[in-house]
Amino acid sequence: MERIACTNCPLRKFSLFRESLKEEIDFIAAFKRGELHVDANSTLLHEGTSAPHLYTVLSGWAYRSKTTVDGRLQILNFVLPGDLIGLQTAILGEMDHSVTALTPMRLCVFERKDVWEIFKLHPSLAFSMTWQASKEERILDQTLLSVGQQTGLKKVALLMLHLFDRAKALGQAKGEACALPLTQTHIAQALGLTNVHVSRMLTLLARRKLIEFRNGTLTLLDRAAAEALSGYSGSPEAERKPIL
Amino acid sequence: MERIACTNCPLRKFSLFRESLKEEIDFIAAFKRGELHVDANSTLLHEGTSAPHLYTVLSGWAYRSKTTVDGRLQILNFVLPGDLIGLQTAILGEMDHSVTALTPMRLCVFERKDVWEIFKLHPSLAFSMTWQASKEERILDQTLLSVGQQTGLKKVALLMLHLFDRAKALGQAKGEACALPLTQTHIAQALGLTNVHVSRMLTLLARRKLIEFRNGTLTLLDRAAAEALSGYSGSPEAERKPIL
DNA sequence: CGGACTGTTGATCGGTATCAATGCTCGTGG
DNA sequence: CCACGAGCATTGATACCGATCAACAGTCCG
Repeated sequence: MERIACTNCPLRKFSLFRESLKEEIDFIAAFKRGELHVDANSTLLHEGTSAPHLYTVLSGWAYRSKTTVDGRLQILNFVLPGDLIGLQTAILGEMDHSVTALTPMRLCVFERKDVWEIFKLHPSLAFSMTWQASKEERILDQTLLSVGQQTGLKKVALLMLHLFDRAKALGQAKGEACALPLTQTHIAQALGLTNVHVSRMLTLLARRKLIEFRNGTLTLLDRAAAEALSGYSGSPEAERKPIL
Repeated sequence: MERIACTNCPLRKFSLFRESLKEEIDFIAAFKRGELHVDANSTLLHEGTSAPHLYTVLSGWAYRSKTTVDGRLQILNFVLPGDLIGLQTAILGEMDHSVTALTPMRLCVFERKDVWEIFKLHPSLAFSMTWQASKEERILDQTLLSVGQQTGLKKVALLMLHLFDRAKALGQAKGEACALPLTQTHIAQALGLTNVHVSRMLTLLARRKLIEFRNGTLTLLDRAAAEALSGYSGSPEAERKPIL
């Protein structure tokens, strides 16, 4: 497959480098080291190692995860197109989580040591990176609230609504439905539940005609009711407003 | 109380601006808008509002929190001296969490609109800010792992070890003991448990001679055993290593 | 056809929540 | 100085959510 030129970056209309100036684009292009293609289920970055690269997701889904000493997996966050992977590592040194592909992915590759150059030479890009990091932290905050306080049914509903909105913001939804490349086990690992219980909660949500998730397709049957049940406050996927 | 000059910042020897050059210090001083003193239990920043300031904690403890629709409180993170408050807000616009003081606090006040200036004029400070944000995200990751996967006893032990290490890194520990300005209810709200259950777990930890927390004083009676029980992997409070 | 992975359903067990009562400390006002 | 109430911690009894264990069905793929 041929490499995509930054000038034609398919993400432009959605996210990170949204209203980039031509000058900025050239600058980014100069730092792009290549393109990485990985298969579904492969792990890009391993907990405990130190990677020399960071990536921007061009297409495909992934998740960040950590494992406990007794081997259980916690999914921290889902990674979608436009997201930046590896900033923590680039800045702090060592990975403390893994990143695993859920689907085949294409990623832009940058080098860790260039991060400093970016901060020095192109503050607006540095700002964009920090913006991304803040957005991710905000998602983590929401997740923690959900995992800490809610009952299983609410957690599942909340996650489904959240993922639907993220997919929709990327143009991946058709009406009230979208594709989620997840198994019920992934959902369980993200919420701190067992796959068994997730199964029960999903059938319950379907029986109540709120949310249906079958064969990799998520459908919001009654969004209003689902929001009411879960207490979801749809953060309408904040657009970047540079201070500038 | 008289205002502290940046040149004599008591935090220098610990954190954020660790090896700042004189030039940097002058730069920071130019941005310092004042000093804020707040009482214990007052809320600095309110969820849902938009604040024009960000703060660096000079002294005192606080916590970040969110509330569910049904009124339950989740503590996301504890805030200690050297931490930056309000970066998310400054960058994303609106607060989605509150910050509440646990003790009397002194804070350095900066203005939100100056953040962009910092990125433009002093990349190494911008980098420091992003470094802080990454560190915080890493703590959130750990918390999520703990809240999601562990049993109550482990969660409590984990949090106690974590807070002890953070306090120690700030020179607030004497031997194997340190002061924690928390109630058991705070611990419960941070871990997604009830105060009743936290009480039981703490007495259990004390009876097993692992960890004791009484009258605001935390003592590690048997650190090795506590680590083994909880699976704590002491991240030895990473020092900032600038890429530079 | 057979195995691997995923999802479903049932039975049982355990960890925490919930509800409730009591004790303790401390600050306040009579 | 004592009485009182507020906030915090402890302890017990009970209920329930979700984990665990287990069996089985559907799908995909070699």
